[in-house]
Amino acid sequence: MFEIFERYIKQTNKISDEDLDILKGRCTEKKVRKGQYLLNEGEVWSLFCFITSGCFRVYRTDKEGIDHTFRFGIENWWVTEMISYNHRKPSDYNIEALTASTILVWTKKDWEEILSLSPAVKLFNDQLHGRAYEAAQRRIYSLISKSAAEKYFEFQEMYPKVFNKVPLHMVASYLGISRETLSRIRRENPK
Amino acid sequence: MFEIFERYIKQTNKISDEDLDILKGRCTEKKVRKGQYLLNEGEVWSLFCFITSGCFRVYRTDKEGIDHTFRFGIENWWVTEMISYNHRKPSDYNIEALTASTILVWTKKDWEEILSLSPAVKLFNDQLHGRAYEAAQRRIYSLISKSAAEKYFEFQEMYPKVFNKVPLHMVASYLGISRETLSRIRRENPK
DNA sequence: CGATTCTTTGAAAACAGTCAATCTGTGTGG
DNA sequence: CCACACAGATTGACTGTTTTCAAAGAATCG
Repeated sequence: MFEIFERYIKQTNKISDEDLDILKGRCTEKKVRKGQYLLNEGEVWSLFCFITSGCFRVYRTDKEGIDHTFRFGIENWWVTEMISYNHRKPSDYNIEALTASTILVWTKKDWEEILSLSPAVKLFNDQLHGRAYEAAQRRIYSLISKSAAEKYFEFQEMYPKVFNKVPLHMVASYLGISRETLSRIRRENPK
Repeated sequence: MFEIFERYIKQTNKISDEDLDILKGRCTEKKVRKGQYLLNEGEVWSLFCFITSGCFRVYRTDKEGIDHTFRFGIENWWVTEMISYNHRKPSDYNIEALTASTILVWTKKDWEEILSLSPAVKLFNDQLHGRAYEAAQRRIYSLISKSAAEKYFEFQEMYPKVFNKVPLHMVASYLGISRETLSRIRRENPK
């Protein structure tokens, strides 16, 4: 499975064979069954996980018991919860495998060690976080400026692979609308 | 004005006198009048700006001509637009001074040089971006899970200083609700 | 003071959420 | 293979929230 990661990282960054060895030497491969949780609310998240296959969702449950999807993850994405990771405090979020999946896992300790050993990986890591912030910025703009229907079509277009993998009621919760509203948007815009 | 920045950065990070000299030597102080723009839509943003006094807003105008406030900035905050900054491409955003303000300005070139010269500043910079991402994560959660009234009270409590400085219709546009709705929330919850 | 910006208000319309029920497809166990 | 359970998706009727539009009050600034 490491080859998938190798191909992924080489798409955007120059990484030496030594650096790849460092990365490979400290990660473990993990198979996750459908419905299994990588993180449960209340636990501290201290991993760096790269998805080589499958699908995850990061969500939070409010006081009324309603789920709100913070993000999805599919192959060639990372799945993390950075608030808990950064502050070593119990997370408000859950991370659930929506399908059987395989991931590469680095512990926080190992990952930080790698960052201190390899400037190239450190650069990659910085760019990764930069892109994550940019995605958050774009999503915030959509959430404050667009209607339910506009958000739906944007999501479908921006993340077609995710869209085709996850149940619609989770898309609704990602967009901040009810599943019924999403269903009606679909009815009024067939195909 | 540099003393304000010095006090700010020393609150959270150990910074040597040499590093402070590097920072000081490459920044310029700038006074901005009320209503003046640091960035206009279509321009490339290539600065790193620390606010020593005053108040800014970063917003975007949609096709219907409606403003959407991406964020505010007051003293001891940074004001940036990272998508344009990272990719050196024309920004979709505007940055406007809501009051007369003073800022410390580093060019992107200088800032990157500083980061390469000083590991301590690099660490500070990484932490800064980490906190920005965390704030974005929290905001996304509010936007997808909370009602207009809940978002309003949360904003008031979380950013009281900002709340007391900016017009209500900009708060509304930050929260993704209309100014009339915000006005009614206030009427129904006096004091 | 006059102009401008900001805030509030009322009435109507549009939009989205809730509740309860039904429909659909999938997979499991007998 | 069928019956059943279950999760997901849809529907209708209703309710509630939010927006829109138009207008009028406040507040602020030169």
